[in-house]
Order: sequence, then structure tokens, then C-alpha cells
Amino acid sequence: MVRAPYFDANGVKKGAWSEEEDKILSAYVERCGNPNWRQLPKYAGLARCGKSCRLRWMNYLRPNLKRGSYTQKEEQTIMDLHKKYGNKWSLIAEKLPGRTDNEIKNYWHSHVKKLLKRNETTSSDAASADSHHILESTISMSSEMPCYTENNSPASFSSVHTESNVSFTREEDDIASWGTLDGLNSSFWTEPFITENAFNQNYFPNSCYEAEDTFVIW
DNA sequence: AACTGATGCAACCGCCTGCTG
DNA sequence: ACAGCAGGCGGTTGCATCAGT
Repeated sequence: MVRAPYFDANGVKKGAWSEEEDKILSAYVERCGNPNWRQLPKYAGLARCGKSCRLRWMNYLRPNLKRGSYTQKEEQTIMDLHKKYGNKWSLIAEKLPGRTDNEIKNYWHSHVKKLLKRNETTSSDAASADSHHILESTISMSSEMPCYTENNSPASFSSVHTESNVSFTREEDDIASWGTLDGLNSSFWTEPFITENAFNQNYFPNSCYEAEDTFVIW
């Protein structure tokens, strides 16, 4: 279900989180509150990049997270909010206590897949066209949403949707016009924090770690 | 029982935005 | 106004598990 753990060229651990790492991260965040995610791995003694730590905390370790299947009410809420906000998963997640944007996004994608499949089985020719529209709706947004172009300026596009929550149709595919941007240097996220805290790759301290203020894991 | 395709979901990646100096 | 940094977001990927044959 999860990627096998491995270390990249910089010695940064990727892939599935171990129980030990979870403990370290949870303890650190709970103790320090809103952390500096970039510095966290260094101080907490994790061979992860800050981004990975933040993601793990937000999507899995955060308290009051709901797990398991969605209730009918939640499903309906997601449908309604997606209709309203489009693929603004974080916005949708705000309205669903205990659910993360990642979880909702995953749910939506699998939900759309189901719809696609149902479409294909019910109608042959129309299916491909409908499927295209449904898929488009997942990568764009509803008619109420502004569309951001290359200039980053809101531009409306004409689209309509039917009574069905998922059958959107649009005049044209704006995605293609979003353009490509030159890659920004985001290497800071993956920079290792192993300078002074040179890790043994199989070792994660679980007793004590020294940082700006002493951090103890029990 | 063995195989295979589908599904679910955790995690990664690239990019965007807001803040600060 | 500009550059650099940090946090956040949305899309995509990898892989374990499930379901069907």
C-alpha cells in the first residue's frame, strides 16, 4: 500500500514511515506546536525532508483525524462542495472535520473512476464523451470558479453542469493553455539535514535529541 | 491455488503564494 | 521592486491488497 522505504542520493529517507519515525515526529510536533518544518528533521533527528514531515503530520499523525470509510452525509458534502469549489481539496477538507485534503482527493478520484466505469457499461458511444467530461471536471473546476491563466489572472470560462453533481461540460480545455513554467529551484525541500546530525541510515534516536532547546522522547 | 487486473491510499513532486528582509 | 525562504496545494505515482477468473 505504501512505497518501500529508501534513501535518495542525498541520504534523505523516502517512502513509508516507520512507527519509530511517527513517534519522533508526533512527539516533536506536540511539544513544539507549530514547528518550522524545514528545520524539524534536523532538530527531531529524522532523516526526512521537511516537506515529507509536514505531509505525514497533516495527513496521518494529526490528532482528531477520522479514518475509514465515508458516511453518506460526507459523500454528499464532498459532491456538493466539489460542485461549488472544484478541485480545491483543502477548501473542501475545511468543511469536513477530521478529513484531509489528500484523503478527499483520493476519494474523489476513486469515485470518478467508479462513475467512469458505470458510464462505460451503460452506454457505449456516449460513454467516452461523458467520461471525458467527467474527467475534465476533476482537473478543472465548476462554473463558479475562476480559471487562472498563464498570466495568473482570473479568467472566466464558460461551462455548464447538469443536475448531476458530476456531469460537467466545458467549451474548451483550458488546461492546455495553462502553459509551462520553468522549473523553480525547490531543492531546499529535499536538502538533507545531516551535516551535524550524521545519521546511521537504519538508526533513529528514540531516547534523546539535542536541539536548540532540549527535546526528549520517552 | 495461482494468476491477473482493479482499487485504495500513503507519499512524492512540482509549482504557487505569502512573508520577510 | 526584488529575491529568497517556508508553507501549502493539487496532480501523480507506487505498491499492497482485494476481487474476479
